[in-house]
Amino acid sequence: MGFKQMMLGYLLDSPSYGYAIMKKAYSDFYPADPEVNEGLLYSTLKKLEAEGLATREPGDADTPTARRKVTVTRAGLDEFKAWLLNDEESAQPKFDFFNRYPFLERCNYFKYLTPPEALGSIDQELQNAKQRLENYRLAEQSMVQKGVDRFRIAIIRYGISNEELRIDWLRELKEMIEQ
Amino acid sequence: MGFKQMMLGYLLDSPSYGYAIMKKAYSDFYPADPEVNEGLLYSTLKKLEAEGLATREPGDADTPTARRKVTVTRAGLDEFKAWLLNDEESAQPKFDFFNRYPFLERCNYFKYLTPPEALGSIDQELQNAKQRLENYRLAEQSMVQKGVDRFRIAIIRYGISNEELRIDWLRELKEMIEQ
DNA sequence: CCGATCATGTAACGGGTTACATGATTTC
DNA sequence: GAAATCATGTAACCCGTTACATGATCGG
Repeated sequence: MGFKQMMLGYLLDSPSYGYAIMKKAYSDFYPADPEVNEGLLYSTLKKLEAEGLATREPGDADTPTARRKVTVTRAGLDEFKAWLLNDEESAQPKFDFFNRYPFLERCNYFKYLTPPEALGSIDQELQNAKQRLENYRLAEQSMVQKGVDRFRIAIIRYGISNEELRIDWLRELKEMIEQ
Repeated sequence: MGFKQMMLGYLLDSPSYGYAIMKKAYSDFYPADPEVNEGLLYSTLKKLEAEGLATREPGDADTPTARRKVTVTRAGLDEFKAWLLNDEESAQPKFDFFNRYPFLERCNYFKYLTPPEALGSIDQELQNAKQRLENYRLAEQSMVQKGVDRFRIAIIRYGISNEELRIDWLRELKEMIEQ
């Protein structure tokens, strides 16, 4: 999830303006420290505009610091939905428990999908998770055989528990939708 | 964990040369696709050398593609150990289950720490984890009260389970060392 | 009125990716 | 001997961070 997707997500919830999006994004996802990252903020807004994914109220030379409301276009919504339905990032096979869990970032906006679309995404992710679990179990076996350092064995076991947790959670998520 | 740390870690296991480190790094942590990222590889090696963290066999104009063995210096080991003992990244308070789990990246090299050092690191991480769990539980309560979208409630509940799993695992890790 | 925060913006930098070039070594 | 892979390197680019500048607005 790039900041671009995060921004589109917030703007779909309600049209807003740069500063407010950034404040909310940081308070939701990050510790309080930096709060507003202007460099990223305004370069991303420029890009969204250039790609036709969002429109901004025109700036005014007389009032250079006035709020400029940003609205997502139809093309912006289409691109966002394409991202929601795309599981490329989640499908990465190796040692994914070291890394962030990209499925959550998409799931956070599943309200923009129809129930069948959401169920489809969850099923894909379930398949990915089962595949990862299988890989980790094989990795653990070969690591134990090779006599790998005990900390590394402990880590792969964490990975296995983590993947089991994800699978349970994904199943509950399916039940939630089906009811 | 930057590529710098990853590289120091591999080189401490055994001195090697650029191409081999990269191959191993990608096969351990990433999917097979790119395999060798020359841009990052050689710029990082240059930097390690410039900072006095590693030395390389001199290059030879006659044999420009000969292997150049890289060895970590004492300063390199010191910097690596400082990174192992530093829990800044892990201490971030918010929605950390969206993100990768930096503690694992350090734990992967805990064999370079003494048992008391490792126990200290694990205890710090346990405190961090308990704090995060508390934060997530409060967040969940307020989200339920506010009537937030059910997918987001589900996500924060995943975060809670995930943190509980981490706490259990950290406790087992302590027991492993203590015996 | 003064300081803090709001709100816009620019510029320099850093880590990492992608793409390319070149020559050596291995494999068929 | 041709093709694939090994092994070194450079250059352009992208996303995100840090730092700074400017003016408006709001609370004490």
